[in-house]
Amino acid sequence: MPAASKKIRGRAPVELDDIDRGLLRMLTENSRRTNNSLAEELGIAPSTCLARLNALRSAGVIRKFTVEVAPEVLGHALEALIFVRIRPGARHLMGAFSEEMRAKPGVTQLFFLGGTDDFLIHVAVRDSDDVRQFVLDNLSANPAVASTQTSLVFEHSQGTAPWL
Amino acid sequence: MPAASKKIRGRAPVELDDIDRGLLRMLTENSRRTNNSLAEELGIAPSTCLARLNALRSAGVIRKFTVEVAPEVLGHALEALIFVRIRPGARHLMGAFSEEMRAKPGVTQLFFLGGTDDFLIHVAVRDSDDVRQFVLDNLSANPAVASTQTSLVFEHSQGTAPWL
DNA sequence: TTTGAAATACCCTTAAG
DNA sequence: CTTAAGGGTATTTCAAA
Repeated sequence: MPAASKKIRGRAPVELDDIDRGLLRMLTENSRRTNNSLAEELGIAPSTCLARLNALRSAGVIRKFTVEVAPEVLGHALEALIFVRIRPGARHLMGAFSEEMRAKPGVTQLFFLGGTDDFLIHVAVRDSDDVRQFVLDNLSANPAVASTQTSLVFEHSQGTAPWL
Repeated sequence: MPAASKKIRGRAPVELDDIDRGLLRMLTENSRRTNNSLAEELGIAPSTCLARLNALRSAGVIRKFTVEVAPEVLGHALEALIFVRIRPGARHLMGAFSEEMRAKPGVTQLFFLGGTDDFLIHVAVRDSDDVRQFVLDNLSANPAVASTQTSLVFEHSQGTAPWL
């Protein structure tokens, strides 16, 4: 287990300066930019830039460099949110349920919610038939599930990161 | 407007082969890997690999290369989901409402939902006081909002991409 | 911490099979 | 799709400020 991924409960938040924020902003837009190009735009030396970048990585601020895929281009044109309520007598199965759902194809996000002990499943699938199929196969048939409520997503947008 | 970002409504989905999937899988884990390194692991020539990568970009499969930031390390330790119902008489304000919310600091995702004309706002903030503040300032005070319902997020995980 | 320079390593393009 | 090679660029290290 990398040190960076240890519990951070109660730990003082990492404070970013302008250079850190600039790095994150640029890498958020294009994580494949070269170190030299980043350094130039920031007005610092490439070696400094590299040091900053490595610092952000070891501090755990940067979890990973990744790629954003467009699901609709690959035929997953429909997103849906499925609210799931677990049966009161099946609360001990919630951990297993969570793991099970997370692995299902089409599931893009899974929220375990407080308050009324619910899950929210975010799926990206081909069409409404797929949603129905997903609910029937994975939820309605599951004895731990008390009820579900599905909403189609008309629009889904990312917010602007608050730390930039 | 790039050709790749045009409407794809009804367009035949892009079909991926093993090499494409391999590329996406590796880049999802680390988008800063060099082309040569990707090519080697895939067992193809670097030039071929680069061509594949560019093809995925122009096809719009790859939206962008980006970075995954850990909000909790920066002090945004609490996530919440806020369900918003818009007043029946204020449906014409939904577009504006959407834009307004998306720009608020702390908002990481915004879903515009069908069915019962609702929004779901996903926020990452410091603590529960911030959630309360967010709801009071941006939602309760908004005349277009009929009601809100907030759930704290105990766990939030990304699913495995179905196209890999 | 940051820098500059130097050495190494690597990448991109092109052309040809 | 591949190989091969050229010119060019990026990365990394390290001593010094």
